[in-house]
Amino acid sequence: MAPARRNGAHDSETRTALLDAAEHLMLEEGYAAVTSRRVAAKAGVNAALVYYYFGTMDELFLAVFRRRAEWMLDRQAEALASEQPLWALWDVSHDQANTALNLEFIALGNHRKAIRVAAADYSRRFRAQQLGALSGVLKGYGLDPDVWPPESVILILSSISRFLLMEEAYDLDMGHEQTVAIVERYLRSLEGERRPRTPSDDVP
Amino acid sequence: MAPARRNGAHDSETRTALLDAAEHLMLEEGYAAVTSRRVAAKAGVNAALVYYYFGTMDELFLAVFRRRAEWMLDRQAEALASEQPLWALWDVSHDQANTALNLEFIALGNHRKAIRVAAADYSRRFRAQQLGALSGVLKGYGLDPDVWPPESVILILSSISRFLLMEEAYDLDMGHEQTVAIVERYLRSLEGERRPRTPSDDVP
DNA sequence: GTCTATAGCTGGATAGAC
DNA sequence: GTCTATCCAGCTATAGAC
Repeated sequence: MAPARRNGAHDSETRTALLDAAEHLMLEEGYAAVTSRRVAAKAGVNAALVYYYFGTMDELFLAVFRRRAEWMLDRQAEALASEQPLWALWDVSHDQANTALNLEFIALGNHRKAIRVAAADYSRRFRAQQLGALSGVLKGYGLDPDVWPPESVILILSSISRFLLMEEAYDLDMGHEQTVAIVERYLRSLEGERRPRTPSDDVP
Repeated sequence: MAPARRNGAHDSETRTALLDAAEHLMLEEGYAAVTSRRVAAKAGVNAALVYYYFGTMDELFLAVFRRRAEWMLDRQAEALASEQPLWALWDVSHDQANTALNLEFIALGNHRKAIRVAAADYSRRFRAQQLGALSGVLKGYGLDPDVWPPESVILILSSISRFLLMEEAYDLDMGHEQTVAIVERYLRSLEGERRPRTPSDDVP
């Protein structure tokens, strides 16, 4: 009996190899380089297997996105549960690969509706998780929510972090050192000196 | 005598129509939709003309980028020369179309070296222009450069602005209102109440 | 599950008529 | 300058052998 499309055990080795290959290609050469042939070649298998496992290229992109998104949510949850959640959030959001992939997906979402919907949904969950963990904490630090709403503190931290990373990808660093110093001075004023934390594993 | 490639008067109507078509396509459907055939169809001319005017698709992308970049530099220079340069910078950087195009070019630059180089170069000029116009102004406002270096003020304003716009494209607005309020409170504290300014024209 | 083969399409780029 | 015609490469997706 022929297996329905989009089958092949969710944890098959080949399936994982295809996802890894697609993610690497996307990061190194942009989403336009992610074709069934190139993904398959990089994974060391036949191109027809892409369609056996994912049905369409759209579904492949979605699977790559979801896997990475779930991993980032887990990693962020772990960070937010630490003793210094603000420092941990700042550290975890300062990840070049994730930021670059995120940009690719945003650009990809510009003309693939399924991706755009998934990215919007995930951004909401991501932000909600931060807010849920931090709004109490920030109040505990003595921040007046009418002057510094937790939503804004989180948003400003995130935007600075992402902007710095985007510029670094272009070897642009004007004002970076000083800005990092300002952010970290602020974090110290709320959460004290940064203490070492066990970094979580990277994706294989 | 056959004209050398990459010719055709720099201000030819057809050339401009091709640039406009390419820019619109890029904005509406992403860079992958920018093919010689589709650009030409949108401009109402034959696809071979793309190669007559630009030689390669790479050169077309570069021409679109440069035209938009020069326009943005001019527009920013005008804003920075106003009586309230910080307010003007904040307003001018809050332009959805430019931000979306910028993201497309960043993603495109991920796998087209010529674009990456041009984008990096342009970012530097853009930032240098801001810094040149504002470092004196900020000192005049009484900001201590050791606590708030102009580079950082500019960088933080820019990153917040861009992040908000990226999220708005996804109908995400958690904390936006509050963050805009914080920024504008800050701008008011330095530059007083925002006064109306003549907005510059949009590109045709 | 994995492969070969192939249909059907779209793309970049060029030659050459007008 | 603008067009038609064309080459060739690479793409998605499917059928069917093993």
